[in-house]
Amino acid sequence: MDYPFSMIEQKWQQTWQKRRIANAPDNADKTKYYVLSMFPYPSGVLHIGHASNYAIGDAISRLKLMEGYNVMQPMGYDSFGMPAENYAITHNSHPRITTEEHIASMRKQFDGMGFFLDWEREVSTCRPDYYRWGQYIFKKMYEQGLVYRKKSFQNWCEPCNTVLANEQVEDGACWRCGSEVIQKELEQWYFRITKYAEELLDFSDVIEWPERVMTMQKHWIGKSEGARIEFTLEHSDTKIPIFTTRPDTIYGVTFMALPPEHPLVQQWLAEEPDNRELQDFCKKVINEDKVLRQSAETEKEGVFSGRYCVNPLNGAQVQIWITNYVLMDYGTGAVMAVPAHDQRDFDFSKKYDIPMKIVIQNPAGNLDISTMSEAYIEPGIMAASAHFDGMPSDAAKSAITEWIAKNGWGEKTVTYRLRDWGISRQRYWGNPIPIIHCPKCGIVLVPDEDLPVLLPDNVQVGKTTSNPLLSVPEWLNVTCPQCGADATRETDTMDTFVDSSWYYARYADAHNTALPFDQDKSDYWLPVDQYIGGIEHACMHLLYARFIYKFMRDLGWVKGNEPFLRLLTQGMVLKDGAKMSKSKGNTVDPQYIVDRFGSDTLRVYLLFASPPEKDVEWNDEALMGSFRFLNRIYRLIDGNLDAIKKGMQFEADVAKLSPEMKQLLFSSHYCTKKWREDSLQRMQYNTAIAAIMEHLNHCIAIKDAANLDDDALAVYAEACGIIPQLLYPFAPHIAEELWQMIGCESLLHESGLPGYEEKYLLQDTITLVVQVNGKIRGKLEVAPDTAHDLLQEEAMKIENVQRALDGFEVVKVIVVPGKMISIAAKPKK
RNA sequence: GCGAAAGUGGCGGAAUUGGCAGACGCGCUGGACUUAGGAUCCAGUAGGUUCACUCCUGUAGGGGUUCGAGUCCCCUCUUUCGCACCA
Repeated sequence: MDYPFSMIEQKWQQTWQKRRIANAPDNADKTKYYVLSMFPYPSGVLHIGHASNYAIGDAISRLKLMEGYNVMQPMGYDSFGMPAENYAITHNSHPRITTEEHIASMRKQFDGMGFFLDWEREVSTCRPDYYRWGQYIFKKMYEQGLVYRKKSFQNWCEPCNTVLANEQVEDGACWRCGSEVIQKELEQWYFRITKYAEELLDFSDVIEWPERVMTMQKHWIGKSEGARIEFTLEHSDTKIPIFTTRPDTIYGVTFMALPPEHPLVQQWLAEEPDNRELQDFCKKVINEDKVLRQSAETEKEGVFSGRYCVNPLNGAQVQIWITNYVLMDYGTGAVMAVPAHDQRDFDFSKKYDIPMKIVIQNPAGNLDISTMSEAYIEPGIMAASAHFDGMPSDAAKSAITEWIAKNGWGEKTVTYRLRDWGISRQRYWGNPIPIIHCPKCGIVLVPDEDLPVLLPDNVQVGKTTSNPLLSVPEWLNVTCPQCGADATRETDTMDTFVDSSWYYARYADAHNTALPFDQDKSDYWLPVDQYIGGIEHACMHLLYARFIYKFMRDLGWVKGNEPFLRLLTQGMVLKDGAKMSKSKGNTVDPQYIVDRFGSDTLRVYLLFASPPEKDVEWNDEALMGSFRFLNRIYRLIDGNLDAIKKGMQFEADVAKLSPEMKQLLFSSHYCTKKWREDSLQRMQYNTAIAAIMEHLNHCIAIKDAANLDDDALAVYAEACGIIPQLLYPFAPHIAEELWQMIGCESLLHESGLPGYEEKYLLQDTITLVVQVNGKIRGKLEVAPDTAHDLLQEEAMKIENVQRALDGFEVVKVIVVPGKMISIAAKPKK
């Protein structure tokens, strides 16, 4: 018979709810512990990845609960965004309706899992009581000078009259109508995240983040040091600033490379409408698929602009080329090209027959343009570089930069790969940007008392292809709050990453109607102690959230520098070695598993399969193993209730125990120790569960518990009695049930963490391994405190050791206390 | 191409600080039991060798350091992820 998991799980879910164990009070006497799992997009169904994420969060929460913390683990929904809008379009409905339906059905599935979640703090980003404060934060950022508008090129579909995300562009064509995607210059709203670039590189205030994630973020930010140098357009005062990390090569510049998007190029395009070569090239490059254009495989191309600029250091005339391999978004959007010492410039100048000039010699001194097949990018000795000749190129970097600064041609500078955060989306289902465009006053912020700018409901998504907000005149047309003139609302909505970059703070005070959150509450709850989510958010979400946290800190809203003190990036659940997805048809429905085997089985399976940060391979048969494990536990305790209850009244006299019962006593304490290390310190739940299984096997090995004497019974009762406590973080329902069955009246978390005593971990004898030249040749069973001399003597006596030493002479004997005796020997002469 | 991580039985994985490789689970093999179950219990399970004891081999491959290497160093291969002309 299977244990009655369904009855047990319902019973304890109701009890927990009644006892409000997951509803964390603000400002309790206890120390807080804030556990947060990334909130889901409400697709309508929990998938196995969610279950895995929340099983981990639940284990951590319940462990911290046992430890006595005031634990808060909230949950909510990341409910704005393109998927919800598209879902509504295909189902001919409204995203507000479908989203709320999805949330309701997900909530049911959440409840069936019995997760430790404080639902009284639920947030949903698409509800006005939440997005109102996103608008408020936008305004604060605007006031701090962290918001600006800038023209930039976006994927644009002309027939659909809409902007497309990179993922909506398939082979350069619109995913919906199939027509060619072009690049259109649009005014977009930006957050000045680059202002925090330097600080975002500093992780000294996080307690425990995966090294991997920090490395990825550092690379994403991409700090590089170099020089900003101004070249002058010939016969003009126009300066062309460039950024270079190789100022030591500046005497080797033979051309200047600009992208078609460069403002100067745009100006020339306007001045020379009849220059077909220039016009056609720029149009072609700008409209090229972004991904394709940025590929290293793409052939480097360019056209000569017919213009020259001047190298400030030597007055040399430099050709200006317009090319497809320079990025407008990085550095100053202009490159001084040094073909002899940069591979890309080398390739380009070979193709277009542009001169090269060697200004850094290799140590052999035999670099020659006529024989070079690739650029020389290593350091070397300066050559043909005026008074810097003969200097090592590394030293010349700073010498030349100083020379440039001294003469006012430029300066030492730092550039980041990180770009400002474009938050504009030309979509309906997002948080409206609280801006009004007035013909007289220009850009005007919506006053606080008019927040939130509500998304109008009378919109039919999918009926218009452009942003539906444009089709609601009663929403669009307003009077200017400053001058009363007729004005229009901003129709861009915010990137959903804005919503998710501060939600963790809203949970601290989810129902505040006067502020995003009250500072007393945020001071108590923030920062998040443990954050859990997928590695795919390593760069974007986690970086944005850190940025917004630092901004809120600067406003004095929150304390500390980091929103998430500990981060755990959990692995994916795979099936047949591949990511589960509907299109592959390899999904597993967690609800089905819960119905068949219970939430506890599913959790134990997910946690036992691998350490949390690694991927889990789904395996139906291994799932049965977890189910059997819980059944075995239930049978053990249910079948020996009388013995356990009786034994709990006794205290064991250790001296009177049989060797078998001594081992069981050892197992209880050893297992508890290992469980504490694995689950609390290492957060490696798979081995913590393995330790319970091992201990369970020892308990089951005692066959006739009813006939044990009182001392043995006491040991047996303890051994069985600790199992519910050990099980609680991983399979809480069955754990509570068993706890109650053995007569304990408290809820399990109130029992505290299970403890162990060192004295029971001492063994009479220990086993030492004896090695000869690294190979095991025998074992010694000795008292733990045996003297080293004696150990060596005993080891030498072992027959096998003798045999291995035959014809050898001992060079050295190493004793590793408690572990081994290693004999090093060499052949006799 | 650059960067990061990883590679251990038939499978998921363990080995925490350089110290008994394969804990625990799945699967498999043999046996017991029969309320015939998605059961339970017992024994076995890296490969080779041997009746057995033993011995040999073995953590992607090759080298190295060490009394001792899955773990540290160098080279190579493979896989996954991230980035993609970053001046």
